[in-house]
Amino acid sequence: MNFLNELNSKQLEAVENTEGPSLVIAGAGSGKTRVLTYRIANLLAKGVPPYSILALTFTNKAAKEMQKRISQLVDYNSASNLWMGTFHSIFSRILRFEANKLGYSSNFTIYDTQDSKNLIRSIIGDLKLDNKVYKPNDVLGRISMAKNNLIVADVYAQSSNIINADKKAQKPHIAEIYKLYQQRCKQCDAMDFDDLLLQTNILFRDFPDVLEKYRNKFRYVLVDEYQDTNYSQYLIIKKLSQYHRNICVVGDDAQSIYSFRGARIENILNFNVDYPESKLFKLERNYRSTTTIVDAANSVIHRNKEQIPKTIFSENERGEKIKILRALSDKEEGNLIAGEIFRIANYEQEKFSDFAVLYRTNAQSRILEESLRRKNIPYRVYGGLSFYQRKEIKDMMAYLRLIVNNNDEEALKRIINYPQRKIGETTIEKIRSLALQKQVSLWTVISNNDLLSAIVNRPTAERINGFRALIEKFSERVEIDSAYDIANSIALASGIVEEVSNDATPEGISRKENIQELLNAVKSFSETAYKEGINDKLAVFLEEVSLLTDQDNDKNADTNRVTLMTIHSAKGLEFPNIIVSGMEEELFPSQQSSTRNQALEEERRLFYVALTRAEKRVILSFSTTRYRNGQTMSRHCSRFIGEINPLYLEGFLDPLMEMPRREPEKTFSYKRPESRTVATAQKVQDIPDIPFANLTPVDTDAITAGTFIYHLQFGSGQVIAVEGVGANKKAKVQFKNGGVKVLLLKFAKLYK
DNA sequence: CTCTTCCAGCTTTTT
DNA sequence: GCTGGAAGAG
Repeated sequence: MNFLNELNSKQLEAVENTEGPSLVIAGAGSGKTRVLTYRIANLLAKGVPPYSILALTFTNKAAKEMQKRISQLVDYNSASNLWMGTFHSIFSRILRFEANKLGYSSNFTIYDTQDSKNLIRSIIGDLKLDNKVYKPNDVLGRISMAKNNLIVADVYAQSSNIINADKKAQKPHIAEIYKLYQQRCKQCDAMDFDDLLLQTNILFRDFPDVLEKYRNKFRYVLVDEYQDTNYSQYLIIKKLSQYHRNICVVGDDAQSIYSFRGARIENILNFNVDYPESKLFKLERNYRSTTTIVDAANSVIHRNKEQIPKTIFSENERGEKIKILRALSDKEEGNLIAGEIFRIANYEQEKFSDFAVLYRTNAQSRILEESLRRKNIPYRVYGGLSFYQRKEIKDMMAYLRLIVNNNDEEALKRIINYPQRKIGETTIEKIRSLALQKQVSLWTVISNNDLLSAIVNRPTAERINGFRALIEKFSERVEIDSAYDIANSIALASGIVEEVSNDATPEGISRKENIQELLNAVKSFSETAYKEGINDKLAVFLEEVSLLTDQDNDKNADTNRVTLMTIHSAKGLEFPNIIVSGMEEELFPSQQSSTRNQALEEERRLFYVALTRAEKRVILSFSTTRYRNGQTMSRHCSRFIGEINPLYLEGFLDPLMEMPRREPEKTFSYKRPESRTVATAQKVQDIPDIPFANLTPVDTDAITAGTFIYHLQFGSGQVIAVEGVGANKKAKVQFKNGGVKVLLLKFAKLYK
């Protein structure tokens, strides 16, 4: 295994310990992907068959990258037979295989967020609820949260906590909406993104033999970005590895920035509770950034209380200090940034592609784009409206979806009258209400002439029949013809191509090009599939595309352009020069998070992610005024700038920056965690940090005054008093973060 | 049934 | 400042 030479000792350990549970804490830039790829290559080299290795990532991009790197280390065949992909793609593959057990067909549709919202909107209408009170977005959020925590509709309705919370929010009917939503999804033979994980859990719960099969199949399980897993994902992994216990998770708690999507940082903090025999590997050497950047980032992240103790260090050169740009308006901020990029690019001979401008919200990109354009600096913007979210693409996709799955209600509603067939709102409502009453799908209604003639007049029925016949004709061919044949013919037969061709405006031309591009994508899919001897049918194409995001097929990726993106989407990437714009209070940290400590810590981790994307140079910018939601507002510099040890900032801080006031002990003091002293009494600062790796659940009987404990939410603390007995036993705890809490031991999960 | 205008919303978002 | 749904007019 000569490739093992290319690893440092810590990485090597993590790569070689292939048996049993391993937790790899990989700091920013510490070679996380390297460890994962070499570990897999090592398994393959030891003779583990590729199909028994399951490697889960969060993005297609990460999966592709790993696949590429592994195939450079081992033979192509081994690399391509690995089960490697995103949670969603791997488990939708398994679900398609087992779909009939759960009452779905193997051609089930995957609803995107828009589909889900539309369906929820129509259910809110059916229930005669006010959609100003029940905002589809919020309702979907509640349902999604429930699903990610494996709370199905019935359980939701029975959980008094949840129901009370909904009542308190003046939305007592969410449980009902959830139930109907789930029924309707099933009737449409559709799963939303969260279902892909929830239904996998249900599959494994209700069909032990199926679980057994996959347990035996996947002898080695690897998970990337483990700090971003939600409960649903956590449980799938746990079930799969319960017996062989060859599970390796890799992550960094300091980069957990997706809690708003249900990610649970506890999953990584608790790994050794589920796997007490697990080995811990900490990768603390950063290879990416200068020492200045790493130390500056440390000085920020060490302010967080919730974290696994570690100190990332760099042995690279010291590098430049962090520069701060102060502007008087958002426009000027853009100009200053463009000017800096221009200056550095010329003066230091850097390429434009060596720069990324990051921001907290997508809305900030516009002004930056204008400034870059004015200076003729080429750029590309990540995020925003993706290719597959464009109207014309969604229309075409709706045709393809309906052809594969006639019961797909959202697809049908979208295109039954596009291009116009004189089948309007009223008619669709009639069909919908009959379908609802008969508990069948819309398609069932429109393909039954008796039902149809009862609700609409003769000419309307004719028009609907025309549409039905069109779709049917193609549905009959899905198992025979290739995806491309069908897509190409329906584009013409549906009238979509004609429709967009009639529009000579630039937008119309662009729409036509987009449709052409989609057809090209189908073509290339069909051709590749044909060449590799795998299924080239439309259903497979849809499966692939529904789990794709824009970043996955970025055509400008290797051109010389400045990158503009949110900090969230920058995670996992690196650039020589990073510019973080909009370093202002109420923007970053965002307004909503500035009061809640947990949310603030997440924002701080986000800032940490931003800083650690940089290899050589970091520039932070802010403006004292900003145009926002229609008006110019006065702004303050972000507290995060003040949290960087000024040692690493260029020049002296301008007093005009008006730093927000902070409590004196927090100001600019940065100590490595090891240097914190452990001593005698119950002074807050004397409570030791309990290394998370050694945590074990504490026996409630063993708790007495003076016991040092660890609480997942509040951190380290010391019991100062105990009261009550048995189930009522309570402990008064002084936490290191300064708070005192009385905890009912029956419920509080304490560790020591 | 269709077209236009009006109005509310608005953090991040790997799938 | 932009988008997408709702509502009103023809």
